[in-house]
Amino acid sequence: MKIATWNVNSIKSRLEHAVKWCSVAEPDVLCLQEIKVPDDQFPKREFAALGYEHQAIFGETAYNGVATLSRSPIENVEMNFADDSSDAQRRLVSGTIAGIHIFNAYAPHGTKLKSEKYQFKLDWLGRLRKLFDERFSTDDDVILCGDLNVAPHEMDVCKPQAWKDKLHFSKPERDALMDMKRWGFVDLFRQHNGDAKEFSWWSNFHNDFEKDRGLRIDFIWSSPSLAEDCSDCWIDREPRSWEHPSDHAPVVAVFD
DNA sequence: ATGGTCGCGGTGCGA
Repeated sequence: MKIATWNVNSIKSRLEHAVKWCSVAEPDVLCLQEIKVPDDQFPKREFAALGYEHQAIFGETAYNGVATLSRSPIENVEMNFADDSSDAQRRLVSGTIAGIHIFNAYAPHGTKLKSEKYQFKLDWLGRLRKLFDERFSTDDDVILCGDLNVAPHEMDVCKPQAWKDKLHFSKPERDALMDMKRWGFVDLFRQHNGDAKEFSWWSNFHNDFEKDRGLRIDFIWSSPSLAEDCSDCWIDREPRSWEHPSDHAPVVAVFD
């Protein structure tokens, strides 16, 4: 099984890129974030035509939104947290594909350190950790992927000194992210790429991609036994170089 | 320290 995660920054603006990329990369499961459309405006037919007949779409107008697209059936689909209200920002969709519990997450951005939205981000990451504690054992086959909006380590940041205490790399954010990882997740990119300094996001400002000034904030994490079956994981920078790209690149993992 | 670019929707807000 090949799984990919990609923050597309509006599926309407990125449909051409998504179709082009999927046709070549051919993931079996595609987890999208920031689709920025309500469910009825998601391009369902276009993805079905590519073989993704099973779709768990959880979108809203203009902001946020996630979608998991799959070649094989998605069972037990759930949206957001159980205690979220129906008008909560749509950031999480999960489901079981081939017996694997796959969580597709778009963590809050946080806007500004110590703001209300920053605290919301920290709380959201804490709630996600709690969900795994309550619902799963590390013997289960679990994947958490998506845009978690935090770079965990110095090697995940272009200029760690410059990013110190900045949004996406502040200590409380990193603590929240690492606390979630300590549930038992394996960072599959790290499993296969050592200390490689590769990024998954580059700001639209000042040609950051051309200068490779980015962060690694998009991940595919899995439970330990599943990680043993993962033969490779990489970041595909190519679509980030296309015209009018998303600010994020897709991350891909392959399981035997 | 500042300011820079997108996407959405039709104005500023969010990232």
